[in-house]
Amino acid sequence: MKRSYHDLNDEQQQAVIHNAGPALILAGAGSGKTRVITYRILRLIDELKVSPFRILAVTFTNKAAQAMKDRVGGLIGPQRAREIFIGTFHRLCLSILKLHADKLGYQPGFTIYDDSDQKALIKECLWDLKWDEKQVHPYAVHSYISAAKNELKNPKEYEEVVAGAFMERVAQIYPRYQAKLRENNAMDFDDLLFNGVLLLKQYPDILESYRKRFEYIQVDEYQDINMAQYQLISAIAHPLNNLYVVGDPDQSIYGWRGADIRNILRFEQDFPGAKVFKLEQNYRSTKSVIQAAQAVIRNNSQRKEKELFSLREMGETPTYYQAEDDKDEAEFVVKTLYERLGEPGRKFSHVALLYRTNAQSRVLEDACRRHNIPYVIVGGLKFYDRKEVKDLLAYLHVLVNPKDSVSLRRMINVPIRGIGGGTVTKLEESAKKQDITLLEAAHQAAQSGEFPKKATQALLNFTQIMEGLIAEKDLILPGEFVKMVLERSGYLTDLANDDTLESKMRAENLKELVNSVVDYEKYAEKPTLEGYLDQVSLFADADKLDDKRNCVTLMTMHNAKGLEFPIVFITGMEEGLFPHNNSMEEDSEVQEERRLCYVGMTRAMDILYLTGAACRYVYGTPQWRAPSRFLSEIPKDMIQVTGKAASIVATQGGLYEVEGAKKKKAFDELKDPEWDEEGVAAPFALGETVKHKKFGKGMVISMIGSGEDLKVTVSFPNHGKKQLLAKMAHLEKVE
DNA sequence: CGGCGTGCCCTTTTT
DNA sequence: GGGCACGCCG
Repeated sequence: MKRSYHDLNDEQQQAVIHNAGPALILAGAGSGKTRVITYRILRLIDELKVSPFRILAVTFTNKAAQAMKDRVGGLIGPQRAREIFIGTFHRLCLSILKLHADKLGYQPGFTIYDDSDQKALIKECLWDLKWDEKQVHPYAVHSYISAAKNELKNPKEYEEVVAGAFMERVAQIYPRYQAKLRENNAMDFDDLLFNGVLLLKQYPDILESYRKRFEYIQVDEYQDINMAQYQLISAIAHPLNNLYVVGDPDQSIYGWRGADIRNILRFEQDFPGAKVFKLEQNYRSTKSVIQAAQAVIRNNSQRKEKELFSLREMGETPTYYQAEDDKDEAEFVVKTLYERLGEPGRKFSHVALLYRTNAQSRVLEDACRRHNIPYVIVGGLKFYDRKEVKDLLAYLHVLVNPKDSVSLRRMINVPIRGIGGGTVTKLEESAKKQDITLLEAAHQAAQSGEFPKKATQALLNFTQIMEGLIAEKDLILPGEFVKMVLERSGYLTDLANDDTLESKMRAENLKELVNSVVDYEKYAEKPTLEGYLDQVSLFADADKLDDKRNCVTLMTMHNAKGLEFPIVFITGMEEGLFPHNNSMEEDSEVQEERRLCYVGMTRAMDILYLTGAACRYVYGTPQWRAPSRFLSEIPKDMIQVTGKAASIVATQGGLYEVEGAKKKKAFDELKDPEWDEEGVAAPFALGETVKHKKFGKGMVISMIGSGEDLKVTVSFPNHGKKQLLAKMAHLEKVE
């Protein structure tokens, strides 16, 4: 039977009926790209008689993968849908590596190290090298190593591209870090991709088997692909090149993670004969929203020409509100939100509060709590990052992979059982000397009694607990087993003894963790502890989003990609925050920020608010900043401007006034006694002209701090921008 | 060994 | 504002 795809528009149909060979679908925000991929898969199976087993669909998040599974399942039935490999890049690589880990010198039960594990290992390297971690930041080192891996450079190859002092240091750490990962039978996130590609390169027969298996490949969010991911996909796709990629260059926002927008821009060169389809009709948003978003993104030079349009009604013109400070901003958001919820049919779950940095969530969260608004935060401190959860997971990791010394060190004295830092150091030395695992060394020391009596007893106690658990591990279901770990480790008892609200919450979280294991058992084909840990390691916070709960959603704009909400607030529209200070030097970075702004704006279906504060507390000090340049890129008739604060909008060329905004002379009049008891008055207004003895007249651009520490950034016509300590600079006001 | 106070520096975004 | 490393004391 020939299916007619009558619920697709023309351009979507064209894209769906593409048969074989490479295809690039340039899909604008809200143009129905998930739908196109889903129908494409359906068509492959129904009409081209492709076996579901031969289809691969790769996404960036588990959530996107799950959504695709559900939709395909709805069309062809869950049974057949299960045969399709739909998953993230990391999941795909993991499944390859699990089968062939031994070929790269790993054991199948290898642990996947998360951020904090990775940092711990880097610190060990620094310790070995006797380098000060205050001078060589572990975080920075890791991001360099991560970048190297994403470009598929091993330590040797990395040495060849070293440029500068810091990279030289990284080049010394990188091989040590890799050696340690190996000792611990562990891989980090980037290794999953790196080793996946490595394996396929080194073993043509394995590559061949995947080429045979995956005849048709679909890739979602192709604009965010990095070098490793590109190599992986093109290796498997070759030589048939039945590669169907969907993406939007305007939504490429992961450059900092190695994503290379050029991959999508040069797709046609990479895969000659590629068909290109454009989806330009947006179904999601009103005309007003699309217009404003287009007005912003139009300012990017690095684009593939594409003009998004909406056939929906004009709708409400987006609003910009300039608040006095971050608390006022949060109050505005919450009050407005309440007003809008008074409209018929509105629910809390219709609303998203978006921001650039996770730190911004706190003020918004406080405001929600104050006004009894139910909310969920996506990102920030994740469930699996909580101390108690990580502690329990560390037990599980060690039990599955006894070589995992990072986890062992974490849990060996949790709860406190008298195995202190000194003892652990001695154990490490002994383990190193004999080339055995930490756990084995602990066992040995407990038996031999070479340590002080107290320590020996503690070690004996500990190793007995672990042995007992190891004996049970494969005999009972993971859920039962995790409960057993909680009891035998003494973790629950320890929490129960401490009768505080905090420990009660911790106990709750641990119960929740047990629930998640039981949950996993239910749908896993063959539930194992190892399988559970793999799943947790690849879990992203965005995955937990579900719309069943009627809550307002708080998250970063990065996390919001792919989602939609009737009402969207984008907060923190300020120079220095959005675009972020760290991304203002390079034009390409500003362009990525602008794309992020575009992503944020196009999440809105009906109503869009942009808000910013004239004064914001960062690290506990007040900062005065001008409104985001992105606001100034929206033509005046496309945005309604309101606010309490100084009505100044920044442009690349300087500052200009917003029409219609309420003007105020000085910031010290702006204090709202209700919320800003301890608020700090600003001695200058942004845009105000001041005089400096040496530099002459200039305009105030921004201010940081207060009192003695107040620093004022002034733009002087002849001397450029200067940051001056107000105490020293003796700036005079000029009328 | 472990608890607790002090001071520092920081996060921009995440699979 | 807050997490984390370090140092002091019981």
